[in-house]
Amino acid sequence: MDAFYAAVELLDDPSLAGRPVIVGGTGRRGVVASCSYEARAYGVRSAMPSARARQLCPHAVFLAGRFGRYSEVSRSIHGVFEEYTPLVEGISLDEAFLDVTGAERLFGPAAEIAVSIRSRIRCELGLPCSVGVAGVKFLAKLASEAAKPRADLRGIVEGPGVFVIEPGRELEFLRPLPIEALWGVGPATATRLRRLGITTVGELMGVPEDVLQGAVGRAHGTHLARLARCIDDREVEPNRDVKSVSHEETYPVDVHDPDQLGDEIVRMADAVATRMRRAGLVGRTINLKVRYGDFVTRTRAQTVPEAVAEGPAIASVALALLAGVDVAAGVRLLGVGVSNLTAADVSSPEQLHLELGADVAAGRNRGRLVGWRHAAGAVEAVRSRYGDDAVGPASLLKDGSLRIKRPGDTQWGPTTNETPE
DNA sequence: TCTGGGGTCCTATTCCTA
DNA sequence: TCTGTAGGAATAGGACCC
Repeated sequence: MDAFYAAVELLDDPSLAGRPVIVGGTGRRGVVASCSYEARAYGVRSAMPSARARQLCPHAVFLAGRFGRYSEVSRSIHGVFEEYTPLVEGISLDEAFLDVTGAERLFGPAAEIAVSIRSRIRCELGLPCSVGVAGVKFLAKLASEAAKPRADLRGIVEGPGVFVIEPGRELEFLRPLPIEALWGVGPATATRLRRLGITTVGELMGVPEDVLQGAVGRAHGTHLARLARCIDDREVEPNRDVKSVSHEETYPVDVHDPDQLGDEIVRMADAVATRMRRAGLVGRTINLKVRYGDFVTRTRAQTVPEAVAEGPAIASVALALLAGVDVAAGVRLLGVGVSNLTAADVSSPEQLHLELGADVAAGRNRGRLVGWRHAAGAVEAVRSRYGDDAVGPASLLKDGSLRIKRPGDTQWGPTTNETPE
């Protein structure tokens, strides 16, 4: 999708048409999530600090973003995709790979399917999109980039909308591209490659694999050597397993109070647990992430004997991990996550019991403590009927209302410049 | 310029155990 | 029983993606 979040805002408010629109965190520490091509013409880009975007384009319309709405539109888009093929691999809300090899008999060649999908999304959903067609995944991604409009300080240039890389012409397409165009080449890898005198994919093609491995690591080197030669045998995977679930938040002002951080852990653990239960997942490794004011980031993890998906159990481990981290310098960002996931065993709901603190870590006292899974189920039932704010950990009760964290609440950084309390 | 949130994957190191 | 070692799991950090 082209400038997806901004395009959805424009769809819901046509008065924004033709104006620079910037969606993202509106506070001092926020970043740009998406912006219209009118804003890009001023040099605004996604992931840019909002403050910088404001300097570049002060007259832009700044919007905080509505994650739920974008998810809803995303589902409609996927609905269109799935009318062509069941082999749809979503990369994000606004991007997906489609394997249409089996659909060509019904709908015509891939290039025609691309035109058809683009036109249907435009007509039925009112949103602009660009489609890349190629024989392998990473090339299709690059083709879609080539299909998009471009905007820089000279103005906006429309893209072709659909860009096809014909079989046999792959290397010709790849050769002039900068190395940063390849998936997996970010600033760090690009710097290392440039030290070897490599700036384009064409130059990368001529470098032996072992030299690349020496420069960027074994797996990464092999991967890049293959991509440069257009070797990519990754399949389109429609149902990829989720590997981790996490919540993290940057505060408008660094937090120094350990008690406040403790409350935040409980709140995030509750949010993670809720999402895990709704996804039917349990996990064994609890992860804590702390970022200080100077951007130095510490992570701590602990693997417990039995998989959990209950807020109090996740919180107790995360609190123990937090106790081992020095927070005196002030915390800019705090995060709680669970990995090492497996599907919850619905056939034996009795297997899990709440085990607090050291007991969780050591796997002690199984069965002695209250069955929190039952409590979690009750919480879920109340929330589905009365909303997420209807029930939650007592420690999150402030001024008569609960501060429950929902996905997308602070998706792109704080929306204020004030402290959370 | 001053850097979000939710992820995945890779690498190096450490620790435990056979 | 002690010691050295190899391998695996856990842990920490970093790079990258949208």
